[in-house]
Amino acid sequence: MKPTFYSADSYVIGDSIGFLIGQAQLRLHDALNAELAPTGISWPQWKVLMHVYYKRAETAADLSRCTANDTGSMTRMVDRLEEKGFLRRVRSEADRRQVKLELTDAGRALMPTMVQAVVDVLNNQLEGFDQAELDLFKSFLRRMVANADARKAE
Amino acid sequence: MKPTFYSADSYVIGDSIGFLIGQAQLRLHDALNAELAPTGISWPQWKVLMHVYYKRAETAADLSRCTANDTGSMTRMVDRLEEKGFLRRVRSEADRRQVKLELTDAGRALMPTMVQAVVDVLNNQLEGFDQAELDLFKSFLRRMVANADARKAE
DNA sequence: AACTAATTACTGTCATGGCAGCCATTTTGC
DNA sequence: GCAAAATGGCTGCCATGACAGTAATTAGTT
Repeated sequence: MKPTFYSADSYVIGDSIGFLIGQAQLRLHDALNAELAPTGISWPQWKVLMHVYYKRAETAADLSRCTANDTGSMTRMVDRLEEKGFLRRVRSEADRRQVKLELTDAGRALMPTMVQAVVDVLNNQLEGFDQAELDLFKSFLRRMVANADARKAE
Repeated sequence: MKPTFYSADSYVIGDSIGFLIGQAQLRLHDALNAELAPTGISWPQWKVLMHVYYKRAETAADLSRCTANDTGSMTRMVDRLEEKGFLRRVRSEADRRQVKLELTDAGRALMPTMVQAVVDVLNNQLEGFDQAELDLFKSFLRRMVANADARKAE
C-alpha cells in the first residue's frame, strides 16, 4: 500500500520532494565549495580526505564504498590528491592487491579548518530550526533512504 | 543568532544533515535512472525535456536558469538531445541571439511514460509517510534553501 | 548615431562520475 | 591442491557540469 502523493496529471516540479532535495543539496555544495575555495580543495576532494583522516577508509576500495562512487573514479581522485601532495599511496604487503592510503603532513594540516568550514555551513543553513525539528528532518531523510534500500534489496 | 547543531570536535559524518540529504538524493537518482534506462534517456536529459515540454523553458538560456546549470554545459546537453532526435533547434527571428528549442514528435512521445516513472519513484520512496509529514518535510527543505539564498544575497 | 553594457550561444579545458573491461592477487569450493 | 570466483586497482570511453573566454546581437545611454 504505497501512497499517492504525486500523480502524472498533476505533477508540478516545484512541489516535488526530489526537486526540493536537489535544491537543498545544490545550496550546500555551493556554500561548501565557496568556503573551501581558499584551500584549493573541492568538496568531493574534501570528502575523500576526511574519510581517510577519520580512518573510515584505508584503501581506494574502502573509499568507493564510503562515498558510493565507482572504483575507477576513485583511482583518478586519488591520483589528483596525490599529485597535490595531500595523500600518499603505500602498497600493502599483507594483501598485495591493496594500496593503503595515508594523509601527508600537508593533508593532515588541512583538516581542522576544513571541518570547521563544513560545520559553519551546516549551522548557517539550519538557522531558525530547533533541535526537535532537526531530529525530525533527519528522521524523514533516513526513512526515505530506508525505503529505497528496502525496495532495491527485493 | 545562528544555531550550533554541529561543532568541529564532535562532527560525525553519519549525523550530518548534508550527508543525509546526499544519501537521499543518491537513492532518488539511482531509482530514476533505473526506471528511465529502457528509454535510453538519463535523468539529467529527462529534466531538460520536461522543462521544454511544460513550456518552462524556450531557449538554452532558460534551461540553464531552470536547472541551475552552466550555459556551456547546456549547449552540449542540447547537442546530445538533438543528436538523439528528441529536440530541435530553431533560430529565433525576433532575437537573432536566441535559439528556440522544440520537442520533436519522438521527444513528445516519451513524456507521458517518463512522468509516470518519476511519480512512481517519488511515491515509492515516501512509503509510510502521511500528508502532514510530507508537508513538514518539504517545509524543512524550503527553509534550508531560503537560509542559503538569504546568506548569499547579503 | 555612437558607445557601452548586457545577453545568448558557443568553445576549450578541466573535475567528477558511471560503465565495461583488464590484469594481478587472493579466497572459495570441490 | 586446483580451478573458479571474487576482489582491488587500473584504464578507456563517455556523460555531466563548472569556469573562462569569444563572437554576434540587442538594449540602454548619451
